[in-house]
Amino acid sequence: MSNPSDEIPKQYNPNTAQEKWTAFWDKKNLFHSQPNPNKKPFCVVIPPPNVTGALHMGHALNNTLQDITVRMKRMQGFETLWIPGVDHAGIATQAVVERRLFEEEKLTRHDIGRNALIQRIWNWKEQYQTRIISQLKSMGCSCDWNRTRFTLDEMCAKAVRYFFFKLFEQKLIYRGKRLVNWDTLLQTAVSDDEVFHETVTGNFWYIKYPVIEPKPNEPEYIVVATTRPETMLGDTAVAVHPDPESALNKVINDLKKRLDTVPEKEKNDLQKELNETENRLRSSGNNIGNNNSVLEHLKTLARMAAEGRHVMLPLADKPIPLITDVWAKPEKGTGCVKITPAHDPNDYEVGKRQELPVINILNKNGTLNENAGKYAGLTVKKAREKVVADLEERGMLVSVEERIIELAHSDRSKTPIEPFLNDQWFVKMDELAQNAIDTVNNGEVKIIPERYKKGYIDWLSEKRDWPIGRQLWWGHRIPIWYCYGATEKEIETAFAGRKDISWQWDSENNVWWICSQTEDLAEDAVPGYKIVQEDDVLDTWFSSALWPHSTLGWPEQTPELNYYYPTGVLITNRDILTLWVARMVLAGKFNTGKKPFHEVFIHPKILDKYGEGMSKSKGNGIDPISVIAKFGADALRFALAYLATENQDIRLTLDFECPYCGTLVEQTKKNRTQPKIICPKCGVPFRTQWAETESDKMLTEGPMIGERFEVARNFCNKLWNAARFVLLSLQEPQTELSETDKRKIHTEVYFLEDRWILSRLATVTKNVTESLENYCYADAMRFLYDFAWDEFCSFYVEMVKSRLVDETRKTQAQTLLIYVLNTLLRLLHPVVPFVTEEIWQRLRLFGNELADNKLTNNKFAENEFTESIAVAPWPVADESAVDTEIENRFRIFQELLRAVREVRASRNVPPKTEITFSVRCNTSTATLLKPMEPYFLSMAKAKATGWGEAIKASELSSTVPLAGMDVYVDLSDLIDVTAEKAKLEKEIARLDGFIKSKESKLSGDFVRKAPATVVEKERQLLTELQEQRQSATEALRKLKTVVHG
RNA sequence: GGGCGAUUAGCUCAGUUGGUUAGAGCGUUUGGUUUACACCCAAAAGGUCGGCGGUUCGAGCCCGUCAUCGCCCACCA
Repeated sequence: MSNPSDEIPKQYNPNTAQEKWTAFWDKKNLFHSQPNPNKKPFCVVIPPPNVTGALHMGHALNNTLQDITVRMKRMQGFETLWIPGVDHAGIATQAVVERRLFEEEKLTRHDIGRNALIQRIWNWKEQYQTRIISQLKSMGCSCDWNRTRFTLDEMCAKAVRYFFFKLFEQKLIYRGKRLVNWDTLLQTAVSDDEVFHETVTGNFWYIKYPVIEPKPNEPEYIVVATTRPETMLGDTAVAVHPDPESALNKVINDLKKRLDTVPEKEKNDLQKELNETENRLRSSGNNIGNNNSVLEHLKTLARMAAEGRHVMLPLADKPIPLITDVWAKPEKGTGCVKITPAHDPNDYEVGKRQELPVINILNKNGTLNENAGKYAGLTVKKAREKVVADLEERGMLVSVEERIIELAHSDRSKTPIEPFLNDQWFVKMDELAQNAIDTVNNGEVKIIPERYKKGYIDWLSEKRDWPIGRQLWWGHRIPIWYCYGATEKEIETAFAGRKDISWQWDSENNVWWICSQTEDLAEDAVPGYKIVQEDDVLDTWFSSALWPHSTLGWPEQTPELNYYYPTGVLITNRDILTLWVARMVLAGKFNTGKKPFHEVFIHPKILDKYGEGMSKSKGNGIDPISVIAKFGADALRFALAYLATENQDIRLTLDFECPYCGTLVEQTKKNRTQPKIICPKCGVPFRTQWAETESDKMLTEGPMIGERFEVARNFCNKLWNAARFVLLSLQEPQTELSETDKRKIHTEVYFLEDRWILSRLATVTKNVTESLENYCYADAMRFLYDFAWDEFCSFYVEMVKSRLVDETRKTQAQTLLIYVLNTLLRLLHPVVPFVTEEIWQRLRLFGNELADNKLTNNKFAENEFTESIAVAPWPVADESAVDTEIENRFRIFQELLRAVREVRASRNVPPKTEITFSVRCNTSTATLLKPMEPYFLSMAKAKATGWGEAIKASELSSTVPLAGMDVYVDLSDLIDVTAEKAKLEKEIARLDGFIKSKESKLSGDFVRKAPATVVEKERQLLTELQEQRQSATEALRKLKTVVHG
């Protein structure tokens, strides 16, 4: 056998391990799964990342957690399938590609046309899908890569068509004119969920609308206020509340009521609001144009409206009706409101109620159209300026106020949203939503943590119809064909016997909608008519809603669908709980009749050092690859899992490291998007993940460094070295044991440390399994970290060292080392797959040999070393090994060891100097500790000279009083009496405080009311404390004798 | 306006059903190349658990309230 000590480097090298084992797993096809009737299925579908760009740390967390669960389930014997894939992310991807097209070539999509643009998006998609998949592989994700899906591929497209067709047939799809959020840059509607609000400073313009032919005592004009004056060109009415008096009184009463219950600090504002509202009953207002009270004024207007009077719309110079509608709030603004049905959602509702004309003044590109008269062709911004100027010139502008407004922006293009009237396809949500609500309410789908349930239910409860059309080119085209002019008979004849064709009459537009389930219809599909397909594509979520079943082959009843569906758990982050998760539940139920998954686990969000979420647009998203490059994939995974606690978002501080001189370059808001950074110390530029140009790409990349990853990297290295130790110790020439010895080992009472480590291992196995099964990843990591480092390495391995040089005790030590390490590796494998595989493969050789040759009867020698740790059985806790008594005893040993070490450290005893100590304790403790003497020698270079009740301190010793025992460390000439005294006095003071609090506790109601066991525990503690105090006092007295005697 | 979460050591965070005078890592200080590991070992210092009040024999934990921060949803002529 070769000597492998040279072959095992002192530092774990993640790069070679990653490369080697990724290829190995791939070659062995370990992550490929297919239905297996002999095993239980466990399936996870990846939340498909958008192909808009590369993955960042948020994805790294998401996929790490998935992989941990998936790998554990696989080891637990489930037939485990993790389906990877990416999302076409319609609007987002098209936006990115269009933006780039414009930036680089100054071209718009209309310049290059539909086909060319789509071709470019496909190229983009190919590039990023490749990048994303390679990122996932680098992270060690154990997906079944043969089953990689794309939301726009044939399999998904088929599912989309079937879903749409099914909805259409059941009359759950309709088309109607709706006010949509219009993105003027991308020229598409976006859903409410794709809109964010940003605070901007705007203005509030007060505008006069002259009353036509005012009668005596009637105002000559009405003042309305608006933040968007240009929309007045589309005004079709001015509204006032039908009964301003009672409306106003109601508001006042409500305010008064609230004033009584509201917290003190809010009272001021509320009182102010109340005063202002009450003023409307009395004094004359500022902007209403006469001296009546606001209320009188509004009452007059309401009466005028009832008479059917009109006002003149300035600039457009046309009369519009004065109407009454409850939407006009008498307590707000001037009490009158202009109605622009085509450009304001509320006004649109008013318009429908009052049957007002709807005048659209906008073009799709955000300029004004011919309805805006002379303002046609101007952008909204320009038009606004001109409208205001013209109003002022004509004396129609009363006043302007500055005002902070929350302006809606498109999440995709970051430009302001214009409410825009457009034809739109919708899905009726009523029943679908209710079904999805019930599924969660009745516990069929469990949301973890539970607090997220509320958001899910609330959102669905609104049952707002789902606008599914997008005026884009990238996506699933809506499978509807329009047919004008044909009779139903003609259509029926054209599609006779076709179950995959369905049609409906659109009475609003006098057109037939023909929906086709599978094939695209030809222009002449209805003889004598030319049919045209709808241009719009479907909302991205329409296809991702099907993800769990479409990826398994639905609508076909594939073996996969029957076997793996419903999937096990969906692991995702909270922002898409409604957009995606809710829709998956409703679509899954609708299509398959079954829920898509049993559980949903929502994990925390990754924030940057400023506490901001990572996003592509902010540029603070960090590529996990740049962390892997520096610390390795295992470190990345371990760190992320360690931070994945239940309710705290994860703040990650990451900085650049100069690849040349190692200088830390702090990441700032400024430099975080730069393609290259010049090292402030050595002056050499290095590239970042944002490098685009060829020259930047030529530079060496500066890795991202962060404390959490360093800790995790160190942990991996610690594990590596523990394994290195075990491997090297297995190299020691081994003596054949006699049959007697083998039997002896088998039946021998294990050493205390053996029984201790086995007890701890059993507990840790149980804890880790439970934690992971409940998605408490951080807990599991803590259990593993603490056990591996503090218990296995710092104690067990250290203690075993002295046994390894003793032929008669060696084999058992080796056996247990390999057993514990084997188990630990398997527990760690889901989170750090590479380093555990690397060790596993090295250990395998010896493990099997040890089992074969030495200890075939010993259960701890029965380590199974499968061909890969990825398919090794998940450890099962040996409950019989849990021994609290042993653990308590071991704790005494640890305490004692620490006491001796502390004395050494505080007295600056040179490391090579051997010291002696003795311990006063009862007989059973003495019996327990006596065999541990070698460990004190090896671990604290301290020789025990005596144990038992009769032990007394020597004059020149340092006394450490512990619970139930006193440690006397002999110091002779090293003793510093003054320091020793000070130490004891401090200890006595501490004990005094402690004792005092216990005494007062035990003299109060505590004894009477607290449970007996708790009281007993406190009593015992008090006794111990008093004993310790006694010992300390005694030691102090003795010291004084030394000095004075 | 509605909802959710957070506030614990210099920093980043744990802390189970309420039960010893609250833990870890990093950083700091001291001492160390003890044949796995300096990405290491041994040890130390460091906290009135955001403030106030309450419930309780007992509160970091439960209740109320105030303060600060973050996130989500909704709305504002």
